[in-house]
Amino acid sequence: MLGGYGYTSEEKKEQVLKAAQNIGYRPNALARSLITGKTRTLGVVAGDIQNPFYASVLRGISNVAEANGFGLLITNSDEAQPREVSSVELLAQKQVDGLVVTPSDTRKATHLHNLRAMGVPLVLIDRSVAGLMVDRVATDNIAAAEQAVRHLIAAGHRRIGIVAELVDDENGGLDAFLARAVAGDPIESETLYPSWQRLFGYIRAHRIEGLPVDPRLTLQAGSYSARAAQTVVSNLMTAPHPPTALFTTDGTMSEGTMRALTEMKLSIPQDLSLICFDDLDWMSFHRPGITTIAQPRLAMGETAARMLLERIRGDDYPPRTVLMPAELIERRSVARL
Amino acid sequence: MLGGYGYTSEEKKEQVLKAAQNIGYRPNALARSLITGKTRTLGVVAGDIQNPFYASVLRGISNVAEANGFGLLITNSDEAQPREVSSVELLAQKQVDGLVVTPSDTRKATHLHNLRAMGVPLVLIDRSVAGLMVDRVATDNIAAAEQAVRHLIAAGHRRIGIVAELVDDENGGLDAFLARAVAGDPIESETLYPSWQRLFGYIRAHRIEGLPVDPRLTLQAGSYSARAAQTVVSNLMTAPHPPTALFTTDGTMSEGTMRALTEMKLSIPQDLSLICFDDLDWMSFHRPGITTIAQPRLAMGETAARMLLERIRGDDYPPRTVLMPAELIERRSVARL
DNA sequence: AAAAGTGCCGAGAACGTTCTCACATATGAG
DNA sequence: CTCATATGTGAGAACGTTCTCGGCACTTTT
Repeated sequence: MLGGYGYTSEEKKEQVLKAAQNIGYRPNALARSLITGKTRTLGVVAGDIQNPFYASVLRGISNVAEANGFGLLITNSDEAQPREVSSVELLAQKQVDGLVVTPSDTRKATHLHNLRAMGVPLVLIDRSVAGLMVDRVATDNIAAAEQAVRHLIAAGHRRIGIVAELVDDENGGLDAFLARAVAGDPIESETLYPSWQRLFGYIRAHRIEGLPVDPRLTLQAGSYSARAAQTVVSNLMTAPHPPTALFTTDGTMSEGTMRALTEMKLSIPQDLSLICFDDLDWMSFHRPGITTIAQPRLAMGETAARMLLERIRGDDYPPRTVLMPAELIERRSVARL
Repeated sequence: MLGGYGYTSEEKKEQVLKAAQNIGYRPNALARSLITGKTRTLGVVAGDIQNPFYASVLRGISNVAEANGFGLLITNSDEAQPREVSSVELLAQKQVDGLVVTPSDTRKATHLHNLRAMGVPLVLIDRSVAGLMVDRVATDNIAAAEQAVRHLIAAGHRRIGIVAELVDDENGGLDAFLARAVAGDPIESETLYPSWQRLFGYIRAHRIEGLPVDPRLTLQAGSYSARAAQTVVSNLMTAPHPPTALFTTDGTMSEGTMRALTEMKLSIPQDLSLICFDDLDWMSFHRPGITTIAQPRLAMGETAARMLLERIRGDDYPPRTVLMPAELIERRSVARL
């Protein structure tokens, strides 16, 4: 009765409700879910809640989840697949109604295929998985990177460094990838990791503008850490023929790059121009302001959650891919040459 | 049988387990929880996941939760009690084994008292609630603020501004609080909001060092937003007799303050010295480095979670308060006068 | 060889809901 | 006043586990 099923007169309803209130009655969502098969809970496996990117995305997801009365079960994968697998398993056992995942491996992901096979709604954020036809939302990384680099080229820069994570090398390694991309060979860009996509955009900008790409300027941090970025940038800037501009491909790389630059006392944009990826709060009040590509992180989370809720509601579109546009925010970190 | 209760020979066990694997069997945690009464899930109501402070705390909680096989149900309150109440209600209905909450009101919190009455383990982070005897972990705000301000005084500063949120005025308003604190009247400092505690530390530093506190230098942002901080700082710095140093009481205030200072093109530490509260990543690579009080955010989350797990396990200590020390990280934002 | 003990298995209750269905009661029409 | 219909009520099954307990087969003891 308390569930609202069955009919009763309004007054009685209120009476009972009040009595329930007084006695401190609280419906047991477990029992309810057990029978209905719905938990009104979304599962999220993020890379690292602490990272501003994920923090914002999560906030976006949380916004629409809470607005719809859904709870949020959150885990971290630290970009490691074993952890991701056990996270997914945990969430699945807890019978979440749907999952949003940032897959740590874009090639093999049997656990995600299994989910699909079991009919668990799933949406991917930031990355995709080859052969996994599910909804996903991501930034249009290639276009965004291309825009950033062309902006630098338009400002007169010819030697532009890129500092990217580029952690896996299923593309046959950086050199092979560069060779193929520069040659204009077709590349399956959809399933590339974001940092590779951004590198691809960098290369495409060069191709379009008729500029050669110097492999010495493509910095592979090799791990997703500010420290790694810091050392590769230091090395590059002390080597002969340093670039006149740098493009960093995500927040962590930007942070490491800034560390290196401050340590070397290089002035922006006098000694070096800079465009970053992802608009972190310090970029606006740093002196000078840092020009950057702003991803709509909150909106990404919100649309992901909305898409997931639609699937849970039972909507049966073919898998959708939402590529969100990123915005170039001009501040004062790029010098005209 | 599959649960491991009942005894069977090892070989049979393996057979069945393998069969279960093949058929894609996944235990239903709901049904299990319904009967055991334990969900192995922790509920967290944070202010805002997107805020670096909460993001780190959450990561800490998540670390120990995951290590113990617990899931994490996370909600945002946006520091508004109505939302906090419904969050707690949601989590309670989902039968979380325990809750960690950053209460948005330090006076009245019947929903939290109710939880206690129902025997739901609870630990408070960052703030306490008057009369609610539960475990809690917080930064030693008063000592930390005192240390920061005395550091400025030791460097020769005499006119030190403080920019704090100070959003509620259950203390009778800022002026009344200042009067009482300056006079050395006893103040129930435990249940003050963090920003009031930090203001209290600021005042205590002045008292100890025999300095008067000028009410014009105690900036009340009045809302928890960078913009509010920015405007009060702008006003202060354009008014006659500006301070020679500023102490900001949290990350958001620091951000707003930095915005104001950059906009006014004030140089740190030449035009103004600065000590912030909470070590945000940009503070280390900003030029010059920003001296700050670093809260052990991750560790706070971890200890909170550990305390909660102990309670869930059934440990029955009297309520504990863990006051974590904050560390003054010296960089280059304070000038010797 | 019978009694006592040990180990294993399966049956069935319980957790707190939702939901169906049969039944009791009230309402209206003929 | 009786019958048909509408309205409300209450019992009981189901969800997928955990856990207890009675019984049965098998081993050990006397």
